[in-house]
Amino acid sequence: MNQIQNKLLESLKKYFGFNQFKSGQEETLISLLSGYSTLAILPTGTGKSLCYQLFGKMTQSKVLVISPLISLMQDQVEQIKYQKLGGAIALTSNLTGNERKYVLNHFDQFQFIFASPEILQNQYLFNVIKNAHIGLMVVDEAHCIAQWGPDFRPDYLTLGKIRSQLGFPLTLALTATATPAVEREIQQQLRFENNSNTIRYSVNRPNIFLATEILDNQEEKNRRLLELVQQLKMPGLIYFSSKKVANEITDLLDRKTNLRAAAYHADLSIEDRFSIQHQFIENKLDVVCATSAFGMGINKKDIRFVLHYHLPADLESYVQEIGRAGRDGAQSIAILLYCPGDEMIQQQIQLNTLPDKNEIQYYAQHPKIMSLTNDDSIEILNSFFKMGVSAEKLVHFFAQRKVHKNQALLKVLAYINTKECKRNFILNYFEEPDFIEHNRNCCSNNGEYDLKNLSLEREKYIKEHVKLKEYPNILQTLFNLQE
DNA sequence: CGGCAAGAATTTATATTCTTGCCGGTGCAATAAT
Repeated sequence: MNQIQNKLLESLKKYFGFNQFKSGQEETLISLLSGYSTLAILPTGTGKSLCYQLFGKMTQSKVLVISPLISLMQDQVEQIKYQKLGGAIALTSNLTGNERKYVLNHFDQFQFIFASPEILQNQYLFNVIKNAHIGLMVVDEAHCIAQWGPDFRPDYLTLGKIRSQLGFPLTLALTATATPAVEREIQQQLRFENNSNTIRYSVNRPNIFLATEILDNQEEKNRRLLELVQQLKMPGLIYFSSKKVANEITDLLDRKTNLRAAAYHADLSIEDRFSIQHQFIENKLDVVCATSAFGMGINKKDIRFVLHYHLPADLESYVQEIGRAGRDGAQSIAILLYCPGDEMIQQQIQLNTLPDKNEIQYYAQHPKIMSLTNDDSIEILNSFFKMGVSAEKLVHFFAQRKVHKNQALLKVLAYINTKECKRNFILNYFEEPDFIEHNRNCCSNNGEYDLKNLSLEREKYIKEHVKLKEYPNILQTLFNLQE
């Protein structure tokens, strides 16, 4: 064992220049090097990508990384090139036809291949990957399998088949948040062998104070929000389940405070999204009013608060979203603002995405009409029909999914209403034991909710005009990465 | 769904009640139109 550890440290030093591993990295590598497929549930900021990069270098094998976002792939490619680890390429729709042709014809030049589940459906491209020997298959942000597969990006449910077509390569699934139920779902979907390993670290983040507040109505909520952002230490993040409301509150903050705020959601152009992200990272913005579009791949260490103006869809999402605060370890705070009726938005979103029995049976008989509609749930339905799933099975599947999602939402309400320690409530949801050291910096139940105590000395901010198109050159570089 | 805001109706002039309309997230790939 010591020999392996020495070898690992040696390689870590050689390729990355580090003298020691962060928690979880070494265990993950040992598990992989011993030949076991591994699910690693490691907190954000522990350097999950180092695990597969180092494995690739030590074993000199080709690594296929399945990633949910093009921007994540591009960040990784950039980082690998910067570290001079080897050839890396993101196979995405951003490549021109010629670029794609070049890459596929010179496939042995690339050691690290990044791809979305969708692009792997392309038979020609997939064959090239299949014929190259994949030494390690990585599923980054593996919770997407459970979170997005069933009703948003169904190609996430083909990863098991893809793995089998690749001849069941050694596989590493990576995520920061997974309940034991999601853990099992990931293992099943990826068709993990019985001897696979799970390396699990706690989702607890002791430096994030957990608070919920119940307000009577929207007006009260706005009043309280303004009050809070005048006191809280910047920078911070406010989450919404509506793009429109995110815009409105951004306007409100512009009018009523001297904070530099911007909205971030899927209606923005890719340029504006990039620009806002980078201004936030460089502290040129104090607050981002975001929908769930904002988060993955954001590596900002000093976010001091994460506020929820609307309910998250489930506690997994909540933990992911508040987990963006306090990555530097400094005291931070998560506040969930609730007023009665807020759950309607989430419930309606559920109804919009999950087709009901009548819809399924109707469209099973009228496939032509289906291809003309633009409805979210119908689009999903269509892709399941294309996969050859029967209407009968789908009725059952979506009925179950609806129950499951509704229960998950009820858990969020229970979190708001609990009289117990909120940290323990979340830990219990993840089937972890209670956190013993409950102190006044823990949560808004039986701890004091004293904002002044949470290191909130405010700096003076000078309001500047926010330039959305400030980063065209960086953007240019980003999109011309592939040669 | 169900709460809320805007506008209309009622009534006879400043305010109340009724009706109507609106809302509601996440991305990939690939294609069509410039």
